[in-house]
Parts: sequence; C-alpha cells; structure tokens
Amino acid sequence: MSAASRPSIQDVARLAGVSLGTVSNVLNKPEMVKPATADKVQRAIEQLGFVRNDAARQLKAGKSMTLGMVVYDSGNPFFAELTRAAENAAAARSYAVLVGNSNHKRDREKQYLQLFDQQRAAGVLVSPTSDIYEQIEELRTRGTQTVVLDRRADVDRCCSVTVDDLAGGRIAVEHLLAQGRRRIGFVGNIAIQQVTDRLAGAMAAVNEFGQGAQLILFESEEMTVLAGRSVGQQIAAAGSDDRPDAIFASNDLLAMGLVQAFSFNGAVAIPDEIALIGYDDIDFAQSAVVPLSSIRQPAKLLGETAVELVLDEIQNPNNHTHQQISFQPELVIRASSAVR
Amino acid sequence: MSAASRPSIQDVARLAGVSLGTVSNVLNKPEMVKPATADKVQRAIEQLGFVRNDAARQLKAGKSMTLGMVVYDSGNPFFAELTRAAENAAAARSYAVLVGNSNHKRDREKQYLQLFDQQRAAGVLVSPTSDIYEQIEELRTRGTQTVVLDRRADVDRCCSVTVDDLAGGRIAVEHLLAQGRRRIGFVGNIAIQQVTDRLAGAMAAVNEFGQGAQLILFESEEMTVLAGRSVGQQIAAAGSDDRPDAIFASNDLLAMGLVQAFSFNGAVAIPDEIALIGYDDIDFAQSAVVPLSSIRQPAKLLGETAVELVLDEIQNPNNHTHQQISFQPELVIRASSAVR
DNA sequence: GTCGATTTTTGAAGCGTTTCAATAATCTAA
DNA sequence: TTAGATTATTGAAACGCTTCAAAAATCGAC
Repeated sequence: MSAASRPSIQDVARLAGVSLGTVSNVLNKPEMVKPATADKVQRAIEQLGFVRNDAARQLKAGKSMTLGMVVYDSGNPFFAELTRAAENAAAARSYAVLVGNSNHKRDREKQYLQLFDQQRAAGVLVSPTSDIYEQIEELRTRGTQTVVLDRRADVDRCCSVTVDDLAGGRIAVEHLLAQGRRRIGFVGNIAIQQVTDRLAGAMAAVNEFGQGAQLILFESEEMTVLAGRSVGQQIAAAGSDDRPDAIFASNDLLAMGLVQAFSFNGAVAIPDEIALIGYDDIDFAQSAVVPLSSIRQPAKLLGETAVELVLDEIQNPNNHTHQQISFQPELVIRASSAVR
Repeated sequence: MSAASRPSIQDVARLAGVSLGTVSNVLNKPEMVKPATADKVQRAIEQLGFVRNDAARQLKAGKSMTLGMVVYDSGNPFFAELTRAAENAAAARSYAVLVGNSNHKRDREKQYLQLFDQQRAAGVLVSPTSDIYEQIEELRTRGTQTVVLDRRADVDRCCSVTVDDLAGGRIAVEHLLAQGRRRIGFVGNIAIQQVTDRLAGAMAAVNEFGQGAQLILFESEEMTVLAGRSVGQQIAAAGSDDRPDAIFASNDLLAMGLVQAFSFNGAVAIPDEIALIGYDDIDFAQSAVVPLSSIRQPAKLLGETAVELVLDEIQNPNNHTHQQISFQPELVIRASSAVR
C-alpha cells in the first residue's frame, strides 16, 4: 500500500485553480507572480505534499545542480577531509555533492562515472585509481566537466588539482637520510599512481644520496591500518640485520598499522631501531603510540580549489582554460623519526 | 566550444536505420532483438558516444536504481565503514549508493533529504542528526522508502537499524566502575541523540552503583580529535583533586584527542591517573599512545542490514513490515582502562 | 470611462526515454 | 506453397517539467 503516485505540478495547478505555467513560475520565478496567486499555489503545494520531480526538471532544463565525486578510499581521513571541503565549497554556490566510493576497484569507479554521466551531473570530481583518462575524456566530450583530483592530468585535457607526490616522496626520504638512516623501506600499493609517484620521489632522494643508501620495497595491496600491521609483523619478524632502519609508509593508515605491529610487546623500537614516516598527516597521526612524522597534504585547499575549477568550467565553458594546479606537501616531524 | 547537445536515442536510431523503439529494446530487452540488428545499433551507439539520459529514463519509468545515504560525520571512520558496507551490499543487488555528508548541520541534512526526494531515489538511508522524523515521514508518504540508521525509529513508522547506545553507555561505565573508578567524566555533544543515549546508559550504571560514584559532564560541541584535545587540556589543567579518575568519551575521535592532551609532556598518566574508554572501536584505537579501550559497534553489519531492509521495502512495498533491528555493542578492553 | 502600457496568467510544445498495441517479417508444418 | 504461428520491429503516447508567445487582467492618465 505504497502511496498513490506522487502529485505533479498539474495536480497542484488544478487544486489551486491556476494554470500549470503559473505553478512553474511560483517555483522558478516567484517575482513575476502576484503574491495572492503565489499564496494559493503555495497552499496547494503544501496540502498535496508536492515535491518537484528532478528528473523532469532536468530533462527539460538540460542541466543539474549536482556535482558527482568519486574517491577511491573514503575510509582514509584524508579523503574525508577532501570531501568535506568540496561539499562546503559547493554548497556555498548552491551545488550539492554526491560521493561515490570506488574502494580502489576499477569497475566500481567506472560505474560511478557512468552513473554521473547518465544523471547528467553538472560536473565530476574524480580521484582516479588508475588510468581512466579515456573515460574522462569521453565524459568531457559529452559536456560533463571533469576535474581530476590528487593526480596530475595531461595538460590541456582537463583541469587537475594535485599535491606534488614526487616532492612528497622526496622530502620524506631526504628527511630520513638526514637522520642518518640508510636502509629505507617503502610500503604501499604501487599499482596506485599516487603511490608510484611517492616511490619515485623516494628513489630520487636515495639515488641522489649516492651509494650507501638503498630503498627496499614492501608491497601491500591494501592501504589500511590492518594491512600495515601485517606488513609490520613481517618486518618485525625478520632478523634485525635484514631489516630496514627506516620506513616510509605511503599513507598514514599503513604507518599506524606499522606502529601497532612494532609496538606490540616492544618488538621494534621506534625510532631507535626503525624510524617511521607516513603520508597525509591525518588527525590521528599525532596520537599514535609514537607520534607519527608525516607529509601533510592541504586537503581542504585541494577540495575547495577543485570545486572552483569545475564550477568555473561549468559556468564559462567558452573561455575556460584548463589548469594544472599543484600544491606542495609539507614535512611534519614528530617522534617517530627523531634522531637516534 | 562545449560539445553540441548530446546524442539521443533518436540520433542513434537514425544512424542505425532502425526505429526508436528498437534502440530502446537493445538497451533494455536485448533478448528480444535480432543479433544483427542489435549489432548495428551497438555500433551506432559507440560511434555517437551515446549515453542514456537517466533523467528521461527515470521520468518515464518512475523509479531509479540509486539509494541515497545521509550521514552526519563522514570523517569518523565508523561512518566510513558503515558507508562502505552499504555500498557493497547495494552494488551486489545492482543499486548504487550516493552519499551526502550533513556534517552535523541540520539544514544540510534537510537539503540532502530533499535532493534525494526530488531525484526520486529508490530509497534513503539516513543517520539523523536530530529530530527529522516529520521530514522522513513526508518522504515515506510520498513513496521514498527510508531506513533510519544508528538511531531507533518509532515502531511502525519505518525501519531502523541501530546499535543499543544505552547498553553501550552502560557497559562502558560499568567497566570503569569495576576497575575501581568513581568520578566518571563524560565527554560529548549531548545535542546528538546517540550521545544522549550513551549518557543515559552511563548514568544508569552510576546510579545503580549507588552513592560514592558520580558522573561529571564535559560538553563538547564538536566530536573530533581536535575537540577532544581541547577538552583534555582543560581537564589536565585542573588540579588533580578536582579531576575525574576516569573518562568515557562518546566517540573514539574525542578519546584520541584526550589521549593526545594527556600524553603531552606526561600531563596526565593513562590509566593511572585517569582511565579512558572511547566508543566505536575504530581501527586507530589500538595504535594510540595508550591503546584505547572502546565500545565496538558492528558497522559492517549495520550497513548491510540497512540496505537489505530498504531494498526489501522497495521490492515488496505491500507485504513489508517495519522492523527495528538492534545490535548489541561489545566492550573491548585495552591498556587505557587497565586496573591501576 | 477609455486607451495604451504594463503586469500576470495561460496553455501548447518539447525535453529523451519506455511502453505497448499494431504491423511486418520470418518460420513451421502440412 | 501457404496458412498460421511466432518473432521482430515500429511509432505514437505518455512521464512531469520549463519555456515562451499570446491572451487576459490590471493600471495610470486623461
């Protein structure tokens, strides 16, 4: 016994005793309808519980006030902050943001992009897992403006807002080297572009330093606290000669997991035996057993800028030039990477 | 120079040399069109880059395959897990979930509900900040099935999936009392119903214990790590005679903040001077400076169950009975509340 | 009162789909 | 072959909204 079909603008018009066009005007151009009429209509709307059908509206108007956002890990507080910033920025310009979490799954990511395409979202912000530029390109040629988040886009194809991951990786490892560390472990899923960039930065730092320093890769498909813990257990289990003397974890979740594993029964002393640095500087980093050094990314700025870019593109499609905006990450030193 | 208007089913039909109805059939009932014809159509679709207009589709079909979800704090890993579980469960039944974050703002919450209403989402999962039952009721009478998450709904109005916050508050404080603590601090924003319930549970435990035990309320509007730190600083600053000897923080973010404040320069020893327990048992809890005791909520189960309920309601609107499903929280003891 | 100017209201057309009765094409069996 | 049954295709009619030219109502000045 679900409710009978919902009232339409027609029903409202009938009840208020006015024409359909008038009801529409009340909804969209209230300044051009006489207050008395508007009142009648308003009453009818309330009485019927009328809610404008967005599908029909969009169908006719051809545009929507919704931005789609696809992120690959909503469980990471960094993305939570990014999302929040985007929502606030969009709300200030009366756009709504709907978020889909691809969870690192490529097909999920595609599905969400397709969904936003079908829904004719005004624009899309996407933090791509992998190489989905073709799909983004398709979206764009069809008129759905897209901004790539957290990953550099090819110039002149679309806008992107990123944090320089190469630099981030470099300063993280430079810092570790400066602390006297030489065997640097790297933990992360190198199928993810951002992680690869951080790794490249790390390698650059190691190479620059010359012989004596080396980088050891610990792959971890998941980038979660749990995954970090399991990598940490493996490392802790290794003889202390084979172990790295420092680890750069490609996000803070992994780093927190490493902290857990190393602290368990005092398996590995941080930073004495192994120094540790993470990435993102999430709020939790400083409340870790050993407060965590990290590379801070300006999540808020990132989200706000992305929304500005996409709205600019939506509102001035004709004289918009694509921009590649890149922010610099910042080294935050805490106890986990202090001098031995 | 934005793309010309997007190709419609008409354009595809023209290019493929078939009728409009056939194209629609290729899209929706492929088994009833001859393979040869389907091929032609498929080619035309690709050539034009046709993407079905969801607005039109929905307008005609009257239903959508999208679930809306409104949460009040996407920055809390608990909600992230909840969301992820819901997305997975929905995807398995070919529904997509779009998430809006109300960020504890009542008007934002309303806006999202309204948006989903206008978009005629198939169903809505909402974790309400405050008392928005009227609005939910409106949604429901109009046919948008709604399930309330993490908060008990009035019986027979709609389904709800919750974790028993009263019990959670009670077992948290019972545990602290059992450890010999008597002056129990409570931190949280009591404008939030869930928090109020946890507080009520806490009070019940204290009252039951009888004289000698007391509950001290520390209000904190925000429920973030930062807010927890600031409350913690105040508490640490108080003379050790005036301080509580245990604190129940109404979520883990607050608790982590307290840990930060107490650990700073060894201001307050945990658990010796103050024992600490949080709520949600997020992944970070165990990597805190002092691993954090907490009340675990089955986030995954919660999300999955909510999706099942809403889909059941969508698919069998006629013989669906509203259910109030409540899960029991679980006490997780770690170092932060060990015996002195 | 009346006339022209101005403000409101009207209702038909069309947005891009899906649906469905009608028509056309193809197949089966005698 | 061909009638009859079956399978494919067609195209008009909605779905609920916005738009816009045209019509109606109201206003101001004489």
